[in-house]
Amino acid sequence: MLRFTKKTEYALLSLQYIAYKEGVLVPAKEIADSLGLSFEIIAKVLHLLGKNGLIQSIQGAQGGYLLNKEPQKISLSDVITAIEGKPSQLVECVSGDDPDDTNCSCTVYSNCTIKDPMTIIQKKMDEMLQSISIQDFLHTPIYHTLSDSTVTIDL
Amino acid sequence: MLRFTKKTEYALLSLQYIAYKEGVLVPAKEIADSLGLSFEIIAKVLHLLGKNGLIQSIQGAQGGYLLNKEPQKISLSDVITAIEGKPSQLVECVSGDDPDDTNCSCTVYSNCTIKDPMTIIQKKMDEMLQSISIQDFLHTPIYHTLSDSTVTIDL
DNA sequence: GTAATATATGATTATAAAGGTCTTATATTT
DNA sequence: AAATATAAGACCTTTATAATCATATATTAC
Repeated sequence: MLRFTKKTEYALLSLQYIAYKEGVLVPAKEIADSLGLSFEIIAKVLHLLGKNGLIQSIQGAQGGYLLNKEPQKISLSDVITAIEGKPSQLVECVSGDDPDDTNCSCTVYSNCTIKDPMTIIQKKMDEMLQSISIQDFLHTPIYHTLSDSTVTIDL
Repeated sequence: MLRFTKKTEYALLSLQYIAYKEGVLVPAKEIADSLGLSFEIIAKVLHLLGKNGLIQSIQGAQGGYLLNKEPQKISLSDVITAIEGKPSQLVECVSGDDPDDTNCSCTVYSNCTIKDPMTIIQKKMDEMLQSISIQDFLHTPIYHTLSDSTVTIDL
């Protein structure tokens, strides 16, 4: 249906949150509470982001997460790949790592007639996803950290 | 997961097939057979394309379908909208017809912090989907109609 | 007018993906 | 040792997708 999964959405919200905290260790629970989501789901998302090098995780008391790269170096494409386990694929047979179709289980054609145009569309899509970064998620609204509490100020 | 549905894929294959036949009435059964898919699923897809004005349907014996516009005037965006019943929406709350969020059931924020960037991404996506047409699906491989049978010639 | 051909459409079922919870293990700090 | 926090897999529920089945309607050809 050409829609981001909730996990990807939560990943973007989490990365946005962590980015605003700039270098401060942010525990999963704080993010979950802030977003009104369950701790478990956010922990899982953060774990995936950590495993794929987008954020750094510090275990133990006073631990938490922080960005592992600058916001402008974390692309939407990186986030999707981290969360879904593989890059976006508009159709099954369009995958960069499988040029010979061996994974293509579509029985439609022995030689698929939409593969070539689909490959071009996929490429356009990839370029778009790579051109967007977490930096692009950092402007509205602005988070201000006041003493111990985080508030949101609408513009 | 950011993937086209099978129905959309079948719609593109069907439109491609019909476009190659240029003006000849093509019955659903012929397309289904050619693609190795069930008649029912192709009939349903064609019906949706017809209902949305992308193809014209002629009922009765010797009936069938033909394009209702030139291939370059049928965009990928049109096809998705016809098949899914609404335009592509990367996230639930990004919809052109609902600027005030009233349909947004996400409980994350009363004032969602990713809505604005998502709207921009959605717009980029829409532009891309609108820039691609059935014409872009018409070059490899080439169909040649020889006497009564349709054969595919690989390039 | 009726048989044949073809689309129109809703109901139903099966499978897969997504979304979320629960549980236990591991690491670190105080 | 207690508290805090991440790691990770098992499990369950819901939703979306995919496909089939069944029936109705329209048109043509004879």
